[in-house]
Amino acid sequence: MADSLTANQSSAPKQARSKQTKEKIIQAAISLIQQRGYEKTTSNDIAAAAGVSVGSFYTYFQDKRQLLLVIFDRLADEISKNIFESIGPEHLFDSDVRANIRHSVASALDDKGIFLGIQRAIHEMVMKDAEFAERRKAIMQRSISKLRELIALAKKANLTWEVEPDAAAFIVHRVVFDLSQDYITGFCDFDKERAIDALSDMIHRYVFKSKA
Amino acid sequence: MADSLTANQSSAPKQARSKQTKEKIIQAAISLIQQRGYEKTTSNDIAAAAGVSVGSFYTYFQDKRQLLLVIFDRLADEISKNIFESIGPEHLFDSDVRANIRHSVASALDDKGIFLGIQRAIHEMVMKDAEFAERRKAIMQRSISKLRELIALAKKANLTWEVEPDAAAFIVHRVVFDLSQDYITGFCDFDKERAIDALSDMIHRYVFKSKA
Amino acid sequence: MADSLTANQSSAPKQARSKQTKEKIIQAAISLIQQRGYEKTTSNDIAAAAGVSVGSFYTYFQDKRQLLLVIFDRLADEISKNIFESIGPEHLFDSDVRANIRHSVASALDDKGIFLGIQRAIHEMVMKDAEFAERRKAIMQRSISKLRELIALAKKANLTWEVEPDAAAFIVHRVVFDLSQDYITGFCDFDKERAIDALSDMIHRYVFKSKA
Amino acid sequence: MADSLTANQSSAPKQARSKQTKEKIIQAAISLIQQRGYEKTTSNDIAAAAGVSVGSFYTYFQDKRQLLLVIFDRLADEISKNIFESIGPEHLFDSDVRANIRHSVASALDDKGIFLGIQRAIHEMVMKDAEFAERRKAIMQRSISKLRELIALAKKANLTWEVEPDAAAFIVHRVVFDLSQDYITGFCDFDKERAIDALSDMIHRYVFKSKA
DNA sequence: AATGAATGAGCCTTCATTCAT
DNA sequence: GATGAATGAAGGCTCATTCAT
Repeated sequence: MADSLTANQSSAPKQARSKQTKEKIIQAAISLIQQRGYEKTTSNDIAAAAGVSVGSFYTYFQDKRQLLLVIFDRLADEISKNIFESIGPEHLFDSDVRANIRHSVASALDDKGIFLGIQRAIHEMVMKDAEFAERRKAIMQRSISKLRELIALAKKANLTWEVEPDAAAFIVHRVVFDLSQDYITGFCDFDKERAIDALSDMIHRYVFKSKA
Repeated sequence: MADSLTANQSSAPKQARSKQTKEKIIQAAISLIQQRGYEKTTSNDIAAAAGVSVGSFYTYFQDKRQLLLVIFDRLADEISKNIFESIGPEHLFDSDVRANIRHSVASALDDKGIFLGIQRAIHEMVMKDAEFAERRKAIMQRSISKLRELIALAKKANLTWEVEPDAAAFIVHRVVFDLSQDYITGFCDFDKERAIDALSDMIHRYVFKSKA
Repeated sequence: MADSLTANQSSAPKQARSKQTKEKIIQAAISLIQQRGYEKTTSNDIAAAAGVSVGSFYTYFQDKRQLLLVIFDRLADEISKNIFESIGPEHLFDSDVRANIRHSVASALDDKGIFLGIQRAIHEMVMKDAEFAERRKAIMQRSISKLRELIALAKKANLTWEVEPDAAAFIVHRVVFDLSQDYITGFCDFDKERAIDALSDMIHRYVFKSKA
Repeated sequence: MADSLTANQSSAPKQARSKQTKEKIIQAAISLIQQRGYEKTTSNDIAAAAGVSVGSFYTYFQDKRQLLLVIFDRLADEISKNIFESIGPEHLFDSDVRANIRHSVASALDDKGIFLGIQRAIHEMVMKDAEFAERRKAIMQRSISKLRELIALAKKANLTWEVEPDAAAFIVHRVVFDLSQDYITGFCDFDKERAIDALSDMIHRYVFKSKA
């Protein structure tokens, strides 16, 4: 999928070598943005780190912003995958739904450290660039849709309180996604395990009727 | 209010004229940052919009960043006040706690539109500037403390599920604060009223035992 | 004499208080220029250090440059005094002329450390400001005149080699003055005592016939 | 010569065009600094005079200071060469040592007019910039060493008074170098030929025993 | 005389982007 | 396709000096 997005670029390189060059630039950019942040990474730096000329940089990418957009796309799926990867319809009727929720929440909050710098940069861009915001919104919608289906399913099986699947999906998604962001951006230092527990409880109690 | 906050500044101007100039600059800055965002607003622009010289700008503010810090401080209390202004110990034993929660959540998500652009800018800075992050953290801590006391009180009165007040306060705070940010930054377009309802339910069910 | 020079200033203050203010400014300037150098000392700094307003500064001094000019004048005599204070006509026929020369040279190279920073600043200005250069030249001429008289006297008494008093006075003066500058500006780190000895020998052998 | 010195620079441009641009900048800088002095010559001026953009200026030179450092290096050898070019061990035993000294002194005081302004600027920088001072000191040390050898040689041949070669070399060097500076900076207007005569006599009588 | 707020020309520097080779 | 020298608009900031009070 990352590839399909990459393929949208201006002039789809027909040569393997081109692809390699483009990839080198992307990797160099990821690495530099990771370390220094987006604003402090110059196109010249990226080109140099990739071992190509600035000219080449602009052969492959319209501009710096567009490069970040490519990187964004590449990460997007990974992010949305991670958030709810471990909770599918098949788990809804498990004996311990809460454990599944917890697992899902945990994986959403974990392991993003690798791309922390990039995410921070994207977050930055989302703040001030409509197109970035747009894309993030689209990604979000997909996640929410998945969630809505799950909740609707659970509701049908009479496992839930009276909930509006639309609103519930929205809220649950936001809540998980935002807390994930909070930790990614280093905004929070509250013990993560306890936060995961609390958030899982919150979601669980919000959606699911207590067994009792 | 503007005055009391202004008065907190390091070099409190002794002359009324100074105060006016400083205020003009602050207002111009707020207005411009509001429209264009922080990065796209230059010190020269601000000075021009305020009808003063660049020199004056630098008489009153070390630099652009410091000005935003001042604006941040000015907004800080307002923000933290709004979030939980309508929920105090006295409301815990009301017949309808949920209504109180809803009211509180609603006021947190509402009425910030005036400073939407500024908050966006501050958010931007929080991302990359340690001092901004620190201040926001401090403000957050105060809010969380208030929440913790409330929850602890409710727990003592046996109104709650088994909750850890620390973690619960943290999560509830984040959840409300983040959703508020989501709306401020224009990230969400889900119907606000329904979101407020859903969030209130979530918090209510998470903390309070159902009457039944 | 310093006073007479000071009195040349634009509006000779008639009030004692004025004089004091002016003096405070001069002292503050000397102290600051001493520490930071001329360029890095701003008029505002000087006014602040003197405990007066910038406005007052400009009441007493046309501009920053003019203030340095005043300071220059004030130091000028001291400098030229020191250089040849200990060699007068009365010493020419001493048994040990060389000792007198040495003493004179030594006092020229010594004890200027106090105003090192100022001298450095003046030196700077002399480099790029015609008026400073002019004044220094005038001061120099006075010193050279004194020297010429001494040498002419010695020549008449048949104590010297065949010398042209004009040229000899010029060269001797330059040689002493320049080495003094070299030490003031920290340009040299050769042992001062030995340098003084060497310079004294040089001058002595140049002008005076050996006793033998 | 220009080339060999240019080649010493950190990032030796690989392209002929680069070299040309760099050279254009250097020449423009020399010309402007010559006319206006260092402080009054801005990077923009230099770029404009060189017919290149400011950007190019900063491609080739870290900053204005660094450019002057490059120019300094380029002049350094020339300066130290000129001062004592015409006095070598082979001349010590000439019938007329004084004539050799005079020739040497004369060449030290002459012919620098071309770079008068630059030297003034360098002098300026030496006053306030440690790195400039250091370089000048190093150049000086080399010259002094050469002189010391000469004097030591003459002493061994019993041609001199009782002199300490170290101190004598130091003093002689300073005396010539400083007077050269005096003329370069336009500080002196005493007839140069007579000054050269006087200085030569002084050095000659200081070091060498009279034949008689 | 004193004040100090206000001025604004001018400086240095960065960096995304272009284009001749 | 690749190169990298060249561009130049734009930004942040300083400080000597003025002038209304």
